[in-house]
Amino acid sequence: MSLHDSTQTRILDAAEFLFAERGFAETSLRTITGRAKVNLASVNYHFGSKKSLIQAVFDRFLQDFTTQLSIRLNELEKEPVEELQAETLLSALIEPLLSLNNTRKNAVSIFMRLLGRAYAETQGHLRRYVTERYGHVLVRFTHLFQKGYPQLSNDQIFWRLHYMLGSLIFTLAGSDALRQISEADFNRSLDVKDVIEEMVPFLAAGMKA
Amino acid sequence: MSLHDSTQTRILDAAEFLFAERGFAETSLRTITGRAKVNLASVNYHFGSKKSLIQAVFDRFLQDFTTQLSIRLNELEKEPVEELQAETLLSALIEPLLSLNNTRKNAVSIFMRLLGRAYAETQGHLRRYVTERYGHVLVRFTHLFQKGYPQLSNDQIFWRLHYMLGSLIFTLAGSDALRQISEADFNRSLDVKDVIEEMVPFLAAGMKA
DNA sequence: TGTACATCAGTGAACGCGCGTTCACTGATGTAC
DNA sequence: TGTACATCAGTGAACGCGCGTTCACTGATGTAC
Repeated sequence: MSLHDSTQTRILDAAEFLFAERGFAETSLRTITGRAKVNLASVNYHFGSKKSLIQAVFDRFLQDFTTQLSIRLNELEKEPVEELQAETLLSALIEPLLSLNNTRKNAVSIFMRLLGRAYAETQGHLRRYVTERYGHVLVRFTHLFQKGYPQLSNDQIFWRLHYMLGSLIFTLAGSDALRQISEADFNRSLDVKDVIEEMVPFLAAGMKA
Repeated sequence: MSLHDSTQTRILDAAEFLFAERGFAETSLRTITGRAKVNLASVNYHFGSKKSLIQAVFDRFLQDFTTQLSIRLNELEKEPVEELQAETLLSALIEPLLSLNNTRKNAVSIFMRLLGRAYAETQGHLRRYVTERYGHVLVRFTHLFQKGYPQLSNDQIFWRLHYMLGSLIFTLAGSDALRQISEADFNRSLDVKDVIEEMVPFLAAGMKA
């Protein structure tokens, strides 16, 4: 959010931080433009409406993430069945996620909090937008699981992927608070990467169950 | 929400439904009192403020739930270690949850959606309120897990219980939509009880991993 | 049993406030001839 | 190269609207003596 960035970027940076921190309805355009140090009217000038700004915030994350994920999926789709272990497939999801932190500070944590809010969102407009626009990547991911675990039925895989998604989003969305508790109670400091890696055995065991 | 119910009950019934459906900020007192067929000012008369109404909605659920859960925990705390299997402990959590449906229609689904929203909530005021007021029951639950699985470290159990909570809340909060997809794609109709029971092997395997 | 007063449940209308959005406008840069 | 016009980024002030809350009030029920 440097003053050298363009107005659009400054708005997006301020918006994603505040939306993650407080929620969509609870964040006013005045708060966003105040933090971004731009004029109030410039949000509507550049993005058209608050709703479109929210979608633009998601698009920026999802474009980075799905691009990385697609590369991984391309590789995995060439692999023989015996390489498609749950742990391997989870890595293909987790590494693109962690790579978000290379572009912006705390991006992973902000992104997961936004996803958590998106799923809780009013009437699910945002959820529908996200699944329509980026759902095809998740379908490819599902197919790899079906290939790797043919003994599981398709609807078992469907449900288990959602259990997994729930664990990931819920844990990472609240991980700032949980990490603080963990540090206080168990004297163990963790970053986002540690938290995610800690989850892999739990998730992989569940998928295989 | 019968017209014979008291004004307070009518407000609570309308509020919990609308909060679950749309969220807290997105539900106005005018919408709630309209649905409940009571006067706008009666919310502030009976509950003091919108914020207190939200807490009252949670209290009604949590009192029912923690009462049932406490009874289960009392029994389990007398059991020998070898009875404390993950599946047994999960049942002690799930059965009190399902029993909510005996008092009000769709109570489980509404409650889980509310919990999902509470965790995404602004600055976590509500989360703090819930953990302060009902946290002791969850601490007892944690201790039983530590007793049953001494090979796991305390912080592993802490984190895994949160993964599990994430799966449960996330899946059940969105289960209406997921059930519809499941029915359309796999021709299999499920109710809340089925969805929860389907999760047990996944969660138990993860906890033991 | 009758009267005076207090408490309680509920009401209708209004309050001020913060919100997203709009609008007329400015000044800088780009393009055509 | 110079001039006229178009496009673009950004601005300051105002708009109407819906919101949570408040307030003075009513009528029914409960309590004291």
